[in-house]
Amino acid sequence: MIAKIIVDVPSAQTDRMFDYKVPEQWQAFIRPGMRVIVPFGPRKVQGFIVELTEHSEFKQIKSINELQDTSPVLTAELMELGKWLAEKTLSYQISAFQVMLPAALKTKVKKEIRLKANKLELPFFVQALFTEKDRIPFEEVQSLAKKEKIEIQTLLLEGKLTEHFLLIEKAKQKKVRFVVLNKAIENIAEIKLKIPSRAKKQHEMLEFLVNHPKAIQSTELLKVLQTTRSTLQALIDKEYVVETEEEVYREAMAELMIQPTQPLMLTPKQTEVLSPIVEAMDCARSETFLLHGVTGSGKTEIYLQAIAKGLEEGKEAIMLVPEISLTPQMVERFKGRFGDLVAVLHSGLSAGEKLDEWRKIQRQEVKVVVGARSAVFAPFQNLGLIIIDEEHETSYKQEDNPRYHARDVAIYRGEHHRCPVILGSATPSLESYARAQKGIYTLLTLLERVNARALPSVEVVDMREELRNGNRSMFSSQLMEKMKERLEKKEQIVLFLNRRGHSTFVMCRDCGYVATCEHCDVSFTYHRHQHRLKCHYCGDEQAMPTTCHSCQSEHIRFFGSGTQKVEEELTKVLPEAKVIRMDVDTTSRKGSHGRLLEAFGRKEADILLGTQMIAKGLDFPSITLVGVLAADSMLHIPDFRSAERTFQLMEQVSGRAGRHELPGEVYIQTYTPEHYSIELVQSHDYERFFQMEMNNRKRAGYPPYYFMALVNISDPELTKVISVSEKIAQFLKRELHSTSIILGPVVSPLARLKDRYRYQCVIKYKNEPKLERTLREIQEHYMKETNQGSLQIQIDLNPFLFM
DNA sequence: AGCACGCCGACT
DNA sequence: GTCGGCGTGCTC
Ligand SMILES: [Zn+2]
Ligand SMILES: [Zn+2]
Repeated sequence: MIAKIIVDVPSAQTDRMFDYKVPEQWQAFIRPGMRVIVPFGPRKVQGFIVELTEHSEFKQIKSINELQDTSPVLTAELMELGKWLAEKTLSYQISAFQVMLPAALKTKVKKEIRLKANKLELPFFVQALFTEKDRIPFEEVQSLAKKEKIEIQTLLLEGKLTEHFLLIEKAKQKKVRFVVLNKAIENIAEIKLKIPSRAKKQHEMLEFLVNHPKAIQSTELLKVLQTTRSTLQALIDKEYVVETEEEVYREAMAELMIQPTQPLMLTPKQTEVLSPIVEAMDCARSETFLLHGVTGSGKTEIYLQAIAKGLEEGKEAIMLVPEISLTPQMVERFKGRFGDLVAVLHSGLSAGEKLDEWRKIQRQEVKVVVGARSAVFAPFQNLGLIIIDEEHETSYKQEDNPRYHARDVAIYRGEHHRCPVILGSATPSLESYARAQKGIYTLLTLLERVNARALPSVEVVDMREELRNGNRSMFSSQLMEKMKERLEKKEQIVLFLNRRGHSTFVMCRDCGYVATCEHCDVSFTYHRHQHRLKCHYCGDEQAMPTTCHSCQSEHIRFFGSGTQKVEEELTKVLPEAKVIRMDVDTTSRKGSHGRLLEAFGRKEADILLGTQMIAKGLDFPSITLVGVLAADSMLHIPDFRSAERTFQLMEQVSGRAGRHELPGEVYIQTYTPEHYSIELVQSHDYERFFQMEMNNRKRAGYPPYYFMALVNISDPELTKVISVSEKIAQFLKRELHSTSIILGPVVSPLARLKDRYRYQCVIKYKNEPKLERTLREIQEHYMKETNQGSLQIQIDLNPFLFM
């Protein structure tokens, strides 16, 4: 019996099947979709069985070493999907398979050499290798001289040394670290003398550990002492304290007594929307619905009832939610209705926990999965419904290989399972809405909130006017007045600041010099806790400079997301207001995001001030005022979707106000009040926005009128990049249809990354049957150089990020 | 991606 | 001669 296998070697040359013999003992139950370990040249690798046959063209077939599964981890459907995914995204098959599975299922194989003979009989250099141990990692052999390597080879043949392969399971059990004082230490006072007195934190920590002799969790210790790992590390290095690792049993997310809920009565409007979905489910029709429902229109209840309908028929459902919206409250709504039948997949889980949830689906113990993008690959076998909530969110597109969009995968799976797909949004993406208008998707609308509560009133404030009236502060007089009013009434306020630069940078106030990474063309990000500069792209870091590199001035300082400055001004103008600030600074610690929100929910503050991150999920009854401080900051980003993003964001932020009994008001401050993406938020007029924006896209030749593809070429050698990208552009122009537009090559907006220069070509096309083939040809043509050389060619179909 | 093999310049 | 650096090619 022969197995055709895709091996875990992501390279163009190995992106095909390899044949292996199936040992007798496994022939009865081996199946396609199972994982195996196979010999591959001089090493061993993991692989997936894609086919079982009796014949092979190949002469010298090796045997499978290990069968890792008793039942396939990839169903026949998912294997087909994987093939399709690799084709559509121009990526390797192995990468497509891996992206569909939890990372914990991945196995890497390490080679080690063991000593099997009397050490003294062996050459000195071998004795040295095995000092105080009888096994060494193979890399140590690799770094030896050539002659010595050959000697090792002979010793292996003679059996004096043996090769062993270790299977490294990716992310096993979750581990927690504990620290205690080193037991060997008898005289603490003596030690304390050895630590320099300026190391205050280390003294504090020692003191604490002396007073608390019981082992304490490392993270706990750091939190209590308000310090960082470096303090602890220093003490560990000096061997004054000992750190141990312990496995903890993974407990399912603290099930805090979730109240079971019953289906709610639907409004006539909701019923009208639900019925075609149910009908499609009944007829097993793979129809895609675009549910355009304003915030508070009861979309979630429709999802819940549609899922319930499927469950009655013994069908399963996938519910996709953007990562940031995947809050405990969200999960609670699904667990409240479906109890134990729900699995949850989100990034907060450890690799092991994700595997646990995934196994529940595989073993058919659950019927519903709620999760972020990758949950679209849930291994259900009898899907009745796939829902993508907030379908306009860009996080549904994976930004590294394979660059897939969850929406495309959902529709593919919907067709396979003959089940409907619901795309839900208050502000649908232009692409989806256009498809709905063309009749490719079925449009369903819910333009009223349940209980007919009014949408919040939105006021656009012209900041130019404010400036003319002599108001140079960041709060307009209207917003100021409204804030005072709310403070008196003890109602809550949300202030939203979306700045263009997402992070804090360091600039000289005298000459304007900005600290930038020397490997990438980006400015450094200032990290407050460590008082250091870090590059977001390559991870390089350095100390915060005290003087300007360019003019030696001492007036060099960091410029934050701006929230800090707003906070300062708030305390000046509204000293009585309690403010909670949420930005990268205050939420970088794990869990702090949730804690701050909870505190605001308990009304421990009057004003919540934050960046993008507070646009979603805030649902507190006493928020009655929302202020957007600078609406146009996003508008001027050079991205053809910036107007769409602005409108979506403004709508989303508006939705935070007046979600309950108290009516809400929104004030949007802007320097371009006449721009339609801001003006139309006032009337919450999506339809009109859509028309305007479609006109612009048509005029400029952007999606949805054109499809786009991005080819990014990078290399440490600038001349190489330029010549290759020019050749590629020419090739594209020659091969593709005359109606397709090839832009570039131009230098990428992120011109240099990790010491590599980056150029790009953008392809705009309407109908291009040769596209995938042509792009494949480019990949193959440069295969040698991308494989062994330093050249990289990245291809992104329907890109969201043009970098 | 690894890993081995083999060619070639530099040095004992 | 021999050592080690690196370019080239293969993996069922
Ligand atoms: Zn960098
Ligand atoms: Zn300067």
